[in-house]
Amino acid sequence: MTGPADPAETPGQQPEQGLRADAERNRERILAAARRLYATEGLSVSMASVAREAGVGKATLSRRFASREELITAVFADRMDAYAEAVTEALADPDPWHGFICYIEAVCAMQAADRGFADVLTMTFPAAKALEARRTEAYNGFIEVITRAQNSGHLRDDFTSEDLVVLLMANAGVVAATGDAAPDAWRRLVGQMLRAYATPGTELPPLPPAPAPRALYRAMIRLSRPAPGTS
Amino acid sequence: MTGPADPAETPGQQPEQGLRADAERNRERILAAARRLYATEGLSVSMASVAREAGVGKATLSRRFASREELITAVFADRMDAYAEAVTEALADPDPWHGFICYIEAVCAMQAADRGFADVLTMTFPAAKALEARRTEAYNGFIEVITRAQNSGHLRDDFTSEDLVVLLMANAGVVAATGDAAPDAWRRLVGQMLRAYATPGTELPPLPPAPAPRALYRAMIRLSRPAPGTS
DNA sequence: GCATAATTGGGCCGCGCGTTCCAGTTGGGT
DNA sequence: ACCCAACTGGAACGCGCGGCCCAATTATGC
Repeated sequence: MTGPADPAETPGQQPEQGLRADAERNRERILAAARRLYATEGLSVSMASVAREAGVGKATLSRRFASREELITAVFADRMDAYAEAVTEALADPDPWHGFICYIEAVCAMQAADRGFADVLTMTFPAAKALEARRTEAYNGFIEVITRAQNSGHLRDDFTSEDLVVLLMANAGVVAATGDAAPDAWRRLVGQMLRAYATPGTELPPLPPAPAPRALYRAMIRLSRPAPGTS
Repeated sequence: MTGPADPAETPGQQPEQGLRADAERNRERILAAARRLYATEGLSVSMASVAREAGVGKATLSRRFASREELITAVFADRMDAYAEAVTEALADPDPWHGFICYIEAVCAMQAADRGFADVLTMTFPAAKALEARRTEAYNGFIEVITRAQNSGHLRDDFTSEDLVVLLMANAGVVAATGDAAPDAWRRLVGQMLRAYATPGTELPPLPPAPAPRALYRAMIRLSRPAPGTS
């Protein structure tokens, strides 16, 4: 932040200065592979799988990212940027209540689109300074979103910022449990939670339909892996 | 199933007829150990851990319970009994809406009390006939609870039985994420969901307080295990 | 008491994960 | 063009898990 053209200032993919060209290429391949796997399988993917998917040796992966946590924070850096930016969009909305709704839905949609990100949002990584900075940035902005919506009279006074965390955890649970068997089930949850947040008489978007029983049944057949969502 | 005093008729712990006394004793020790571990760690506990905790050899465990699924269904047989019985209690309540509320809270409390059971309720085990029978038994009863509550005018018409599954998945997510760091966070979620289920003007129990920020932060520090609830 | 059949748990195997080492390869400055 | 340092991936190691076999132990019927 001192130099005029500081490359670390760029959000998103910092090319990690002082890395040989081929090394940087492999780094990208690893990140792409991890992004792919995390999105579909969740954060429980093994390091070896990532290396295999990326087509690099396990040693290369270990050299570039010493711990799983390091890899995770690198992979989700840009998503956290989007996460932090969603709150400024909400604040820019002239209708505070509409901004609130859009924010909630946007964040939960991000969780639904990436199973790994769903978990990231309900964890904290004290070591990852940049990532945690984004989180508190979003958090502080969300406080403002809340008070604005409450002052507009549409958001209940008993809504607190902790409720967002609870919602994110709940939504992560739905996303993890339904997976691609019932990919829209989370919308139902969010729709109902918005109802609970709103003051009586407030206008709400239509409640999304409940997932089909057939889809739910398919979602409930996951004999192998125990949700780490769970453990 | 032919004899007049069929021991398999007893709900809960069937002593598994035709088993030597010491074998039966070990069986109980295994079940107790698994119950203990599943409740705190979730279903991702390894078979070896269960054997270790029970103080028996791995072979003994394998001989008694061929697969993890078999062990799980045996461990949670009695909980499923309680689960199925909760719905009859709800039906016995003279106030349909009160019965509905109590049922939801009771079931979610069961999830909170046992992390493994939280996962069991959002999975299905086609092979476990007795367990699945309980589930559909509870399910059918719940349909009745719903229509009664809807006819009383307090439960919204757009509430469907699928919403219970969504709630159970969401609650499992909260329970898994908060663990013992914020053991009452789930109450907040359930309280808000009940708000969303109720028709306008319906009386509701007071909304439980939001979890303390400090507690939530502690809950979010779980670097090691990725929620198998998840994968 | 004693014979016998059931039960036990330790040991062995293969597998996948994560870490570390090392000989070979490749990029980039001169 | 050349050389050195950076970088690579395979291999080796330790660990835990799950499945299986087998000699030793123990309960039970007579």
